[in-house]
Order: sequence, then C-alpha cells, then structure tokens
Amino acid sequence: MNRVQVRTKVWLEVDGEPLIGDGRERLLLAIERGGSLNAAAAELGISYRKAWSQLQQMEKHAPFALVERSKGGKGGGSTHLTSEAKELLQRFASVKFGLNEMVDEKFAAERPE
Amino acid sequence: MNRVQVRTKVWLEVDGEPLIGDGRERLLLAIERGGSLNAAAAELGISYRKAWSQLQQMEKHAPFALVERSKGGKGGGSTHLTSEAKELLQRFASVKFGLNEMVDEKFAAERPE
DNA sequence: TTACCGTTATGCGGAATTTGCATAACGCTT
DNA sequence: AAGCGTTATGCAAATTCCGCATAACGGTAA
Repeated sequence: MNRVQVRTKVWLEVDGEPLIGDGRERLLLAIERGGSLNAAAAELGISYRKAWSQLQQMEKHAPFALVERSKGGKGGGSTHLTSEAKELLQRFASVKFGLNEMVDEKFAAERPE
Repeated sequence: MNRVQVRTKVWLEVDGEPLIGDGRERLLLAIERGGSLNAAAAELGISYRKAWSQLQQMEKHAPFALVERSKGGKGGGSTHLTSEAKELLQRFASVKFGLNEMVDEKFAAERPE
C-alpha cells in the first residue's frame, strides 16, 4: 500500500457556484502584479481567452466587483483588482494555509506498518 | 462578503493519477454491499457503463487488486472487494474524517466582522 | 484628423472528454 | 441446448474545454 499520496483541494463557493480556487487565485495574483489581464495570461502561460473566461465566471457569481477594467487609451487598457478582491485573496490564502500539512499528518498517522 | 462558503475535496493518488475520491468511495462501498457491480450502479443511480469505467480507472492505477470478478455462472456473475480494498476504504475514510469541520473553523475564524 | 498600437471582448469551430445505448461474452442452471 | 443475470466493450451522441480569429476601444503621434 505504498506510493499512495493524499491530495486536497479547497475552494470558495457562492450559491453553490465556484468563486475562487487555486487556478483563479493564481490569475488574480498575476493580474495584481501585471496590471492587465493580457500580461497575467502570458505570465501564467495560458491563453488570453481562457483567462478572460475564468475572470468572467468569477465575476458572474461574486457578490462584489473583483476588477476594474479599461479598454483602449494609453497602454491599450488595463485591469486592476478591487480592494474587495484583495480581501478575498487574503481570506482564501489563510483558509488554505497549512491544510495540506494537516492532511498529510493525518494520512501518515493512519499508515499501516 | 457574505453567502460565501468554503468547500473541500480529498482524494488519494498513485503516480499522480487519481485512485479514490468521494464518488469512487461510494462505488466501492456499494459493491461491498451489493456483491455486484451491476447492483452497485443501480443503487447509486448511475449507468453500469459509468460504474465499470470508474472501477476500470481505479484498478488501472492501484498497486494492488481492488476486486475479484466473475462472469457467468450462478447468479450471472459477481464482484467482491479484496481485503486491500477494504483497508483502502478505511484509510480514506479516516483521512477525510473531520476535514470539513477543520476547514469550516478556519474559515469562520478568518471572517471579517 | 487620421492611422496606429496594445489592450479588452467575444463568436465560433475543432478537440477532448463524458455519457449511455446496444450488444457480445460468459458459465451455471434447468 | 436454451435461458438468465452478470461482466465487458465498441461506438456514437452529448457535453465541455480550448484557442484561433477578429472586433471594439480610446489614447498617442504624425
């Protein structure tokens, strides 16, 4: 019974719809760093289309605005996180924090042999 | 920032491939109860095809046999769990146990206001 | 005023995955 | 030899995922 690993996944939901998980957390963080959705997608190595869709889904269910967007103009446009989005990231991070270690411990303790 | 719920998922992997999660746990338990894959599928309200595929995937990656199957004969055939599979179920259950509560606590503690 | 540029926004078709219908194979029982 | 209930699978339909192509936008520079 070796080579077996335990894995966990945590996410937040609103009305039963996914709001934020690991992938979307990465996206928001990259947006914060890069100041645009386009830059974020490039940094993450995913298509702009995919990043846009993910953000779309998040905003569809979030009870508050996550980003402020602008099109055209200087630099072509931009996307920035709202303060609520930053709070959400904080909260999500602290929920995740230490979870894997907790589960690993539990798993190791349960190990036969 | 209300109406937001935290959710978790736990599963075991071997070589990075999923071995057992909630759905497959249910399947194995139903097989144990019913003594056949067919009965298990009916109990769970899923198609036989789907149950069979899930079991197929599990066995593909499990480092030990999960079930003993027989075709034809009295009763048409049967599927029974091996003792290793029963151990696996035990182990998975105890890893899961209490996880949601743990996370809920963490989440509640992190709540602003 | 007009052409250009880098970004956001989105339609759409193809790829990949999931689902379930249909049917074969099996071996005991009668 | 026929029947029964199960396991085993091919295959097509349905669904979801992915990314190419292109439009829209508004500041900037000529």
